[in-house]
Amino acid sequence: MPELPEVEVVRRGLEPRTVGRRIEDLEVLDPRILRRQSGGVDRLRGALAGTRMTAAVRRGKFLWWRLADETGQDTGEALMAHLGMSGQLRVRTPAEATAPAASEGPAPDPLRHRRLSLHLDDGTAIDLIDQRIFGGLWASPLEPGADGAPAGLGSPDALLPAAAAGLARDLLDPAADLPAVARALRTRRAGVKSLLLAQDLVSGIGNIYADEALWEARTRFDTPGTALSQRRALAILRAAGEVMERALAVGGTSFDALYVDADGRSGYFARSLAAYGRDGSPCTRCGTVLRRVLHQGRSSHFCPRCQRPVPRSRKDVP
DNA sequence: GAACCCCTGTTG
DNA sequence: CAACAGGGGTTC
Repeated sequence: MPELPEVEVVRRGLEPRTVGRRIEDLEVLDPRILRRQSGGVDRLRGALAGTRMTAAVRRGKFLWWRLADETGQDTGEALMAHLGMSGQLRVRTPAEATAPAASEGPAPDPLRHRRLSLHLDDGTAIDLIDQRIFGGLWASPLEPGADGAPAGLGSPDALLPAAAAGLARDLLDPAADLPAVARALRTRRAGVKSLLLAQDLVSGIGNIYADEALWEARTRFDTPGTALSQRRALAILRAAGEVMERALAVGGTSFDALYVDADGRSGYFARSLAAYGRDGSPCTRCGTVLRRVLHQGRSSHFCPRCQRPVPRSRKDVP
């Protein structure tokens, strides 16, 4: 499940069902899901042996669990998870765990792409289901964060996994400094959409919400960061934060059964999208037919009237 | 900073 | 068949 609102929906679903639980076993059905784990399954098993989950944290699209040993001491490593393009983390109760596997009928088996499961001491399983295997699970050592603020939503302190060291704070993070992010955006020459998608300035924005934010702020995807005023850069960031908050409030954006929460439920935000996937339909603001173009290998949806290219004459310097 | 790769599946 | 899909890491 891709962008920040969808991942936060998953975190909130996992938190009450995993924090306080002990990890009894790691079941790996497809080792490719451990691509980011050095040492593979053996190393991960070692890191998880006898541990208890003490927090479920998210920064941007990265999730992690804090781990403590039998004595309650932090192990110094976090259990990282990323959902990639098609990943789901779902809780399976003991009743479901023993339920008949193949249900007849047209509905495809939701466990068809199960790659890995964590078996917890209360009998539940956390399944990592991932059709394309761009996601993964791995252990990462905790390091001190750059500032003293909590490392992410759900974090008890500033300790940050090394795997998330280069990851900026996201727009749902109270410690995010928007004016500073806006200033940083304006020092880069790349198109503003690429900058929103790069996770080192601000994290958690993906293709859907980048298009939505730029539509909202009436800015074209290929406007160079250096061509943005501070006011405009801030407006884009605020729009991105607001659209993601609205999506989160209704359970995130889902187009199909691939994007669901920890209980397998879909969100409702797709019906509220103004730009993404609406090419060929009229702009809800001005009625002009929205367009879709390929920008750096990904689709960009925009209104050719509301979102004009920056005038060539305007100075392109910081 | 952009191309290419990692994968599997659906759709035109 | 080719094009495309919400991610990001590595490579020129």
